[in-house]
Amino acid sequence: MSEQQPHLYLVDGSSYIFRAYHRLPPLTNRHGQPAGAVYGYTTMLWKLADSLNKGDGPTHMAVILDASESTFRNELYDQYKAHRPPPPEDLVPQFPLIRVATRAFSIPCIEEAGLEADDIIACYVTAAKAAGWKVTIVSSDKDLMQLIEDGRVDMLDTMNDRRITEATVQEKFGVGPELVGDVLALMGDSVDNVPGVPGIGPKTATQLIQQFGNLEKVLASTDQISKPKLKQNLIDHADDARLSRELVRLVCDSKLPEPLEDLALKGIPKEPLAAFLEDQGFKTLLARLNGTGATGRSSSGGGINDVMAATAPTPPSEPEVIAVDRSAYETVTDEGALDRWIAEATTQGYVALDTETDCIDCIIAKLVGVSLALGPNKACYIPVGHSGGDLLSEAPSQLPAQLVLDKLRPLLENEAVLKIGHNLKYDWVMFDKVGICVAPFDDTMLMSFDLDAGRSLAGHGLDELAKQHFDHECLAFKTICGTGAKQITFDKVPLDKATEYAAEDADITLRLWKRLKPRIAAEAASTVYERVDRPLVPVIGRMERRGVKVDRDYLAQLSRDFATEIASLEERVYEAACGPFTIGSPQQLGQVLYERLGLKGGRKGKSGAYSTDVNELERLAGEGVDCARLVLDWRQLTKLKTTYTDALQAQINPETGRVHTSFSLSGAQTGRLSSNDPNLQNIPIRTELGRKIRDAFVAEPGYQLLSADYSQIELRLAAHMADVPQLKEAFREGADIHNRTAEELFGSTDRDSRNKAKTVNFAILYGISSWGLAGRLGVPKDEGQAIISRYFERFPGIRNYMDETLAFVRANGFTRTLFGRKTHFTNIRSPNPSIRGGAERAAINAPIQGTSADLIKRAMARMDRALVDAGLEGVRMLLQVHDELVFEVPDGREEEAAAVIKRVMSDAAEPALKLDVPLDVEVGWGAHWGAAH
DNA sequence: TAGCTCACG
DNA sequence: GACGTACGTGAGCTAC
Repeated sequence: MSEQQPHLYLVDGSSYIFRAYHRLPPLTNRHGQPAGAVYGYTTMLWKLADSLNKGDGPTHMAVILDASESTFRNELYDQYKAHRPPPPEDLVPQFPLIRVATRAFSIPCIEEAGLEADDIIACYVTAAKAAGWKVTIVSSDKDLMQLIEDGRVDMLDTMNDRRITEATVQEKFGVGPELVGDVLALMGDSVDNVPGVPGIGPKTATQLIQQFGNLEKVLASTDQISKPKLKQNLIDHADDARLSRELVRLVCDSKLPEPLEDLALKGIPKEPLAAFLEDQGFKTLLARLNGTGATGRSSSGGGINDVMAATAPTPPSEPEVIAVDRSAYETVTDEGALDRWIAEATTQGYVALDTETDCIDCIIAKLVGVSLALGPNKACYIPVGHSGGDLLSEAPSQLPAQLVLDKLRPLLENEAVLKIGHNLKYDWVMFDKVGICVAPFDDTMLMSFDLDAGRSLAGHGLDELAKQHFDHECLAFKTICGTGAKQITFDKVPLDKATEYAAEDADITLRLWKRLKPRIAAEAASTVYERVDRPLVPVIGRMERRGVKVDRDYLAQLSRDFATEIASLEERVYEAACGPFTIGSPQQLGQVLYERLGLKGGRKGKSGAYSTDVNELERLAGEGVDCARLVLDWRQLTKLKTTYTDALQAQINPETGRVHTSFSLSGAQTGRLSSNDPNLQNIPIRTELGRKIRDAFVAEPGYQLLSADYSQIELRLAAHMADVPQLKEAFREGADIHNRTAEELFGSTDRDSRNKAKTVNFAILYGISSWGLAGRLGVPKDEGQAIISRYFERFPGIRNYMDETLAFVRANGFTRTLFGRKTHFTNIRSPNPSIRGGAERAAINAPIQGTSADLIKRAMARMDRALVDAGLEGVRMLLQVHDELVFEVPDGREEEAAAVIKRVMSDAAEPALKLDVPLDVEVGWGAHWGAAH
């Protein structure tokens, strides 16, 4: 042979990573993400690719992956792989990295919808054999053993460097590769849920096939089987065995996704591999690539140690409790001490930090000091912006701010040092303002939120967590800075007091991290923490810094208009009420309506006061009570004026001319963001008058405001999660969902039916009750009950979803979203039916609302990269309103931006999840927010 | 500071 | 049989 025979290596990527995961320690990469399996995979791939043309090494190579959950096998048997447990939480984020790693080696990564990796491998084996090539399948999957053929096809188990040949198959199954499928069909497979025949395991299966020759002969020879139980099982489950035979049969005649020739291996090009290794922090491998590291076979062991050293070590699971000793903290005021702390932090590989400023609003705050912590009671405070306590005293001696920042920068940006903060978004913005990008980082507030959302009634503030986890009372800000009119800013605090306060925060943060970090993986919170919430910190930080432009003059004019109208309404209210009173006082209003005017039907709340909410006033107005109608109008206008047109003007930052809200990542139990100072998530839209306020939110000259919102996202998720075929179909067809519900419920889609159906649909999302629904629909409660019964009858999936969700939360105390986010419900077993009922309704809603929140967060985390990749770096994400994202887009780039934004939002579930419903996104733009809808 | 009311999804 | 609530937020106002 003048030319070498081609030798194709087919790597079964999916199966490899599972095994690597279980056999390697739980390493983390430079970003603090789990990466043990990726590391194992990388070294394996390297070793294979490196043996190009050596001995029995590859000339061609491809990695084969599973593309989709569902294949033709599910058509054949709907229970196929139905009971497979979800992969471990800290493995999930490693799946996408497999593709990245493979691409880094410039090796094709092949996957095909509807086919499992095993089938694609079988197709390539068939084609390669036909071309006269040799094939090695890199896997140890028993199903693939059917393909082995000595001299042409073998398998390689890289975990123990073992070649699998016909002899190995004979040893394992007692039959040749061509009969492996028959043996598998009899024994079944509990992992893939292939039924097989009950009572038959590997031993019996082999023995039967050996005795009778093949599966069909076994099934035809039951009369010769003496054991009565076995005989009966074979007769009863003959069809299961035949079904199983089809399930384990590999497809080998499908079209190749990539032609054989394209799989030629060309050695290992240095790029992009170097970039990948660098990114992951696989330093030994990187050194090896650069020809400076350990050679050859020692790389595996050395590499693992190296990964450990390059990243923060996993903290001990039971951190020792050491009493907080504030006198141990150090005030750093000279360069030598600062250098010492930075050097030690760099060596240690992790450091907790906290910034002190003169203002709670990080957008306008000035840096006053930075604290660092390296261990319990081992913490320091570096003042940089303290002034004297009053006009007469001088500023204390401290290092210049610029010097400290210059020295801190290498540490804060060092990819090998993990920065740990509590509510790190604040610190991230503070450093971003001076051009320092803090990374990598952990945020103990987010960790606490992702572990314990709903567990404690209050939030996830540091002081509170210190009390909860360490029974420690932090020095309160109040005792340092005072309160009310006498409150001073932190820069006025004497250094000794400031050190105690600031260093304690860093100290507690580090202690908290040591306690929470091990729980993240152990309690299956790593996917949400690492893939959803943590990546959002810089994304939100940038949005807050950008702010949104608000037209002050326009708002001022609106305020004046409203004021005139309010004054006129006031007069008319007094007239109708036979005398002046404080309209804004519900108490006085109640007395006026039900006592002075003697109106009937006053409903009293639990405090004994008359209810004067919008429902009551609407009712009275409907009965022709002018006063009620006037008060309603008055309320709407005063609300708009005080909460929006007046307050918003005061919120405009004089330097930027824009309004900078603060988004809270841990504010809402369900995983939603919340917005405050000011809240930009409740700007009016529902009434025409209110909508005018939206017009005050404008784009910078040369830009347009673009709004993209998910259409009916919660109902879509409910249709998917509760598996309601009619609703899923309606969404796939783009039909009007409320009409479709109306048809099912009332057999008609007239206006009234549609409105009722809409109310019912929302009632479902919020945890339905017949009383609540009846009240809201304004029908007798037995009719409400009838509608609900009808709903459950037409959509049985809904009832199952509710039953299952409630059973789960009662058993576990928490619910989970599709992405695994937990929300705890401490009241779910309350003996008080009202409290318990509330918890139940919230628990039914949480997975839906929470999954929607996860989805838009995933889209946000990917958005900037997608825009940059599309050459749209001028597009800026400004606001999030639960199912809507608002952007500022350069004039003329609207269409392009809309396409990218739409795609990122619609695909937000993938690749982690395949939804049964499309996620439609509606996009609009204009000079102001009001015109973008 | 609590409770009411109301703006949003 | 009685519940008298739709789920999740934040903010401004009045009255205590």
